[in-house]
Parts: sequence; C-alpha cells; structure tokens
Amino acid sequence: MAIRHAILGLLHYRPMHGYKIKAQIEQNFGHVWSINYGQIYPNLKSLLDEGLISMTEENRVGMRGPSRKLYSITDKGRKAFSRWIMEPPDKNMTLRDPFLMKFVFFGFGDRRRAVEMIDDQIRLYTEQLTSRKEKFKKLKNLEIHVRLISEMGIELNEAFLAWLKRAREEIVRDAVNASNEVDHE
Amino acid sequence: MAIRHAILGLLHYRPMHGYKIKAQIEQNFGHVWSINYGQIYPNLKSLLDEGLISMTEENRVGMRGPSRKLYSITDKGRKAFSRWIMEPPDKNMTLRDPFLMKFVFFGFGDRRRAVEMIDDQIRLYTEQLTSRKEKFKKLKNLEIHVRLISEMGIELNEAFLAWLKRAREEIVRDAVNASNEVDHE
DNA sequence: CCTCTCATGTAAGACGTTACATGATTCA
DNA sequence: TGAATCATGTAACGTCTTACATGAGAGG
Repeated sequence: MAIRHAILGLLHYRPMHGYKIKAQIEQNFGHVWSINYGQIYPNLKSLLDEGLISMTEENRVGMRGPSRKLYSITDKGRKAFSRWIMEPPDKNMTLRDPFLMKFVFFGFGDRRRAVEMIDDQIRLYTEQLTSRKEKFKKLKNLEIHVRLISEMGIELNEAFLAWLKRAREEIVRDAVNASNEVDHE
Repeated sequence: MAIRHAILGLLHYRPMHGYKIKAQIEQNFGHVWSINYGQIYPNLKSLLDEGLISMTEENRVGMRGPSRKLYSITDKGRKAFSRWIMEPPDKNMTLRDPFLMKFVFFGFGDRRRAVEMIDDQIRLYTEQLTSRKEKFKKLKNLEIHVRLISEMGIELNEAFLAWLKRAREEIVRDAVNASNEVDHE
C-alpha cells in the first residue's frame, strides 16, 4: 500500500496528472521504489473512488495530446496520509539484484565469464553514479528530505562500487593462486 | 525465475530438503533475496516435474518429524544452471524500504515523530550490523563469493547507517533554524 | 508442560511487470 | 518523415507474502 501513499504525498505539493506522478516518483525516489503505469492508473482510480483525491478533466480544445486528468488531494486524503506518515514503517529493507544472485554462484561457472560480468556491472554502476551526481548538481533548492534521499542513493552507489572493485581483485587473485597450485602439481 | 536457479545452485553443494534450502538461502544471501515456503515448495515440485532435480523420500521408522524429502540436482539441472549462470543478469538493483518511502515525506508530518522514527531505524540497523558482524566472525572457510556477499551486506549496512545518522543531525539542525526564524518574526 | 526447531505443504490475495492499444505535438 | 515526448489506460501474467493446517522430538 506504499504507492498509494506516495501518490498522496506528491499531491501535497501540487495537483498532478498520472504521467507526471510517475515521472516525479522516478526522479525523487527512483532508487527506493520503482513504479509503472500498471500500478499508477488503477491506484488513481481507487483513490478517487475512496474520495482521497479528486479529479478535474481538462477540456483542451485544439490543444496538444489526449485529455489530461488533473488529480488533487482532498481533506480526507490529507487525513489518511497523516495517519500513514505517523505509523511505524512495517518492514525493513530488501535489496534485490539478479546480478548478486548470480554472483554467489560464480564459483560453479566459468571464471573468465564471471570476471567479464563483474566488469559489465562495474561499468553500469559507474555510469549510474555519474548520472546521479550530475542530476544532483543540476537540482537546486531541493526540499531537505528529498535532497537527503538523493545523497543516500549516491553514497550507497559509491559503497557498492568500492566493494565490487575489491571483489573483482580478490576473485582474480584467487584464480591466479588456484592455477599456480595446478602448475606445481 | 531467480529462485529456481538459486535452488539449483545450492544443490551443487549437496542434496538438501526444502527446509534446509530456505535456511541456506537466508544465511547466504538474505540481504540479496528473501524467500518463504510459499515459493520454495511449489518450485521444488516444478523443478522435479521438469527433471532438473530428483527426489528420494526418507523412510525414517520411528524417527523425528514428518517424512523428509531429499532433493538432488540432475545432469539436466546442472546444464540448465550452467546456461543461466553464463547469461547476463536481466535487471539492475532495486532497494526497497517502506521507511525510506516515508522518509521522503517527513516534511509533511510531525517533526518530533519523524526524529523518533529515525532513531528507531538507527537502533534497528545498528542491531542488524552487530549481528551480521558476529555471524561473519563465527563462519570460517567460507567460499570466496559467499564471503564477499556477506562483506557487502556489512559494508552497505555501514554506509546506510552513516548516512542515516548524518541525516538525523541535518534534520534536527534544520528544525532549530526554522524555529529561530519564527522567533525573530 | 511449554516453547523452539525441524519439517511439509496449500490457498488466497497482494503486489509488480510487460505488452499492448491509442493518439497528438514537437523537433530534427 | 520519423523519432521523441507527452498522455491514458487495460489485460495477462509472474512473483511474493501471509495465513493456515499438521505434527514430532528436544530441551528447559
């Protein structure tokens, strides 16, 4: 039920339409949560049915795009949000990464291929880190919590990259030792 | 489909029954993936149907507990696993935490309650870090990849805690500034 | 005696992803 | 002319969690 409340949270800033909500969620906490239209439109519908948000359809005669629907938070919605924000969060962090799942079993695969995949991953996370840092520099006057979340994304990214690079070195060293042992057999 | 392959991966070490597989997954990569019986037993069934694993039921006359089922990996299973481990991983990391989702919106809630929740979280992650470090010290002769994954868990935990503590200080400082501004109005 | 650990399993529901359909405007 | 962006929505499918049912032995 967290996405419903994230929508209510965003609507505190200003009324938005579905497309913008998705874009905002991705920008503000894309590394804490992911979202897609299959979630946002049905959620907007049910929030509307429950009276937590209200909608006005723009009648845009001759203007760009299909008819937009502007959603605003209602008093009922604000109250529901306040209740939610006060409650203790119900679960702790999960970090899911198919690469890490494979990583655990690299010992059962081809060693060269494993190092190759680690290098791919290092490249990927280096790019991600660069783009996160750039985005962060561009954004000004961020609300303190939003800013802190962005900084967290960058710091965890750095910690992860540092670990991955060290892991790569250790795995290569380990492979060299293993082949030396074979040489002296 | 990652859990199916994790099961195949674990069965490379030795035959296991369902209960043990869950325990091993939690121990070896509990911070990379979570699992429960609702996933593991149905998966064992389908892996068996597809011939990727084989099963022998223990007949334990007068022994403890219900009948155990020992699962082993088959040649077909090894081949399927090898194919999987070589393939590039299909997605990148997602970090999901209901606390962080709330954190973004703490500006719309009560400030004291927010700091309280941050303190709870600091306590929680400090405990988690301590127990991870203790577990790690106890374990000896870990396979290199398994050891590295454990170290990653500890390092990311440390980075996260450092961030959270700094975030707390900044939020408190921000609140003090805000109230000073009110004083001089 | 009671709780913990070991042990297997199912059903329902919540949640999330992917693919598809539709269509206008803007910019190169 | 074609690609990118803005914009809304649904259906099918996968995955994950939660709750439940069952039951024995070990240790305090």
